Amino acid sequence: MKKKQIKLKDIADALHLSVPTVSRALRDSYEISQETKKAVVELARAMNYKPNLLAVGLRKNKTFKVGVIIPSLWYYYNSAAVTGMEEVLEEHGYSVMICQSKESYNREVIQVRNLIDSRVDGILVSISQSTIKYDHFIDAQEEGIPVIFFDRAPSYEGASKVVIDNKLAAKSAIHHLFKKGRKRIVFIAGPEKLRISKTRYEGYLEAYKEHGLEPDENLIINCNFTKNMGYRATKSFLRKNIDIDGLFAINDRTCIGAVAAVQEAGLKIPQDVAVVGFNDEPTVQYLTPPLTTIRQPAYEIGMEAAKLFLKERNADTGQFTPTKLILETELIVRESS
Amino acid sequence: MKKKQIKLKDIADALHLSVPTVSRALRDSYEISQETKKAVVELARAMNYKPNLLAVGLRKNKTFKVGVIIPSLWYYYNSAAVTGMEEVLEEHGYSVMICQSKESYNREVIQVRNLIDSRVDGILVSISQSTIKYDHFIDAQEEGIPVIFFDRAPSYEGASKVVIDNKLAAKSAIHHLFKKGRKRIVFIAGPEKLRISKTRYEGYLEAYKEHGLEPDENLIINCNFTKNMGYRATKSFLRKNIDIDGLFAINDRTCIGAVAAVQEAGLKIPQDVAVVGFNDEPTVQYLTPPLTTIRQPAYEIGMEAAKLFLKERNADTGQFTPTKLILETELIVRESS
DNA sequence: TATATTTGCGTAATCGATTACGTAAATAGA
DNA sequence: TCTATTTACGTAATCGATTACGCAAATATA
Repeated sequence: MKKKQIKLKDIADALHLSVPTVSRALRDSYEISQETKKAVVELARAMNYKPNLLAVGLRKNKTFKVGVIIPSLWYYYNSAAVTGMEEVLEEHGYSVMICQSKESYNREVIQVRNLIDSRVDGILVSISQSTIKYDHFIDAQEEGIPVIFFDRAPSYEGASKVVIDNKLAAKSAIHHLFKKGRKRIVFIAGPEKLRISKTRYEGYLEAYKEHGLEPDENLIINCNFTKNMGYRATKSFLRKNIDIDGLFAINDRTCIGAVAAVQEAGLKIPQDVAVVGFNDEPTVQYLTPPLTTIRQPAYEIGMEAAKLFLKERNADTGQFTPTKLILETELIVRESS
Repeated sequence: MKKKQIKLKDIADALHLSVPTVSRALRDSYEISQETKKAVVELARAMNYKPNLLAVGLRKNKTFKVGVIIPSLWYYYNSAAVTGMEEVLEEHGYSVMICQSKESYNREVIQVRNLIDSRVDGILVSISQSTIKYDHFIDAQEEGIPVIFFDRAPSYEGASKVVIDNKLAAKSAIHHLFKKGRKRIVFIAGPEKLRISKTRYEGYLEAYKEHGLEPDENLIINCNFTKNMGYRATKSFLRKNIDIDGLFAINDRTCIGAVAAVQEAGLKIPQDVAVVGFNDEPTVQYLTPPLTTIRQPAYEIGMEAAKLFLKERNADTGQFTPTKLILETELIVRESS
């Protein structure tokens, strides 16, 4: 039943050659005669020889594997980014190891550690909500493994990043709502610690300033990244009977929950409350009403992050300067605003 | 800058011991004295020693990595299944390598090949739409790598599977619609070749038979697994002006597209057309109207598949009998029906 | 006291590939 | 014709760990 994996020795024995000769023949070394190469290559094909990647990796200290750490596969833009990376990396012979941090700093640390021990050639990360220390990434870099941040990047400046301009994106959403005549815009912010959350909040504030209005702190809701939290937080907010006419949520999931809460309260969207989400997840155009939202080029972010890795994989770790790429977002206007 | 990875030899040299002694001490072998063990373990901690997993894997012929192949991360139930697997496998020290076949047979073959070459300890697969040959899986099994199918399993009987009873699930949906007084139920089937598509169709037919009604072949729409295809296929179907009062779609995404088409045609849901989807994706409860659908225990499917792997990883390949697990689905009734 | 056994460790071989180095035979140059 | 250089391999070392085996010293048994 159990067929043995063919190894170089099997080919060598069959052709009365030595193992290194076979190895060199397969890699088309100049030291090997044409006839020998031909014989080896043909037999290797016939026997369906495939190199043991563990042995190759051990010897060459290169595995052609890249680790990707994302908060969760549930997030549409995370999956999209991963898919973009694969697109680029596969072409260069790399395969991708995906890890979910599930927004846990501890898991993230363990995963980075495991990727290092597995000797991946690079690590691409979108950090978890709870990540505040970056030692694990520095460890990886010190082992000579390039680290690239994408989407959620830390303040740490020692590594390249691919991000969007969160402040600008938030501003564009708020200005859009101003244009629709809204002035009292609820902002459903994400988890307070998260950087993108803060930055989008800054955008919110700046937009108010630019428009000559005073922002009202009572309009800010902090909650987690889930529909349910969005629903509950909005529900309890609405009970306070604060006057509102617009709503901007840090992401579409939270927004969906918020919309449900608003509608349950008898308010009409967009007539009473105009709503803008973030991410343009696939289903939001089919909601009632279809959601206005900010499209983030997740797939492209993934591709760019992968390209940065390809650039940095051979860089001399001594004097390399991290790159920071900022990709553009797009406001998709639909009927909710 | 580049700190060297600590290896056994570094510890051995520092303590004037041999490499095997250090190795044994770390694995708590009975052949090593207590004092030596203590010294080794402490120094290993202090130096932050981590074994090179490539070397360990090569020597032990065991990598503690499991390959998972899914059609796409976009599919909610695929991500859910993967998450369930990780839950189980992590506890046993395995990490997971995720590959997306993107519904391509060729990609699937390459990925299986790559997983074999990477010497994973097992492969868990949900096959692609276009997979009709199973030689690549048989190859893996012949190399001694257990293969477990989940969700989408082939007819091939030589491996264990974890699936749902697609026929029964479809029947329950149709009977539910009958109970609501519907008789002319459109079935939006998936790709014709796909097994789950056929099986759900059988369920559709059987339900009709059990209810004493004659199914109408004109009510069947074959199309791909995407919103857009669901939308377009339904749109062109509705142009034929065939009389309908119910709709059952092979999955929620297709269903969302179909619902959009139905609503655009001026038909009311559920009054004119009662609708049932499949999968209970997270957003469908927020559609207008919220979608009735069949919940598939994707997370549990993943967990069970992982458990089967754990059971089979040490089995004697000679006389092992494949297991077939069938998990229960649940009809979630909402306002669309 | 003499032999048997255990304890604790080292040496050598191994996993499957790659690379440094050596060398006989074939060819080239003087 | 004799030396210099290629050509085309083979041998040995290496990557970092694990395992088989051997062996001296310490302890136990007779």
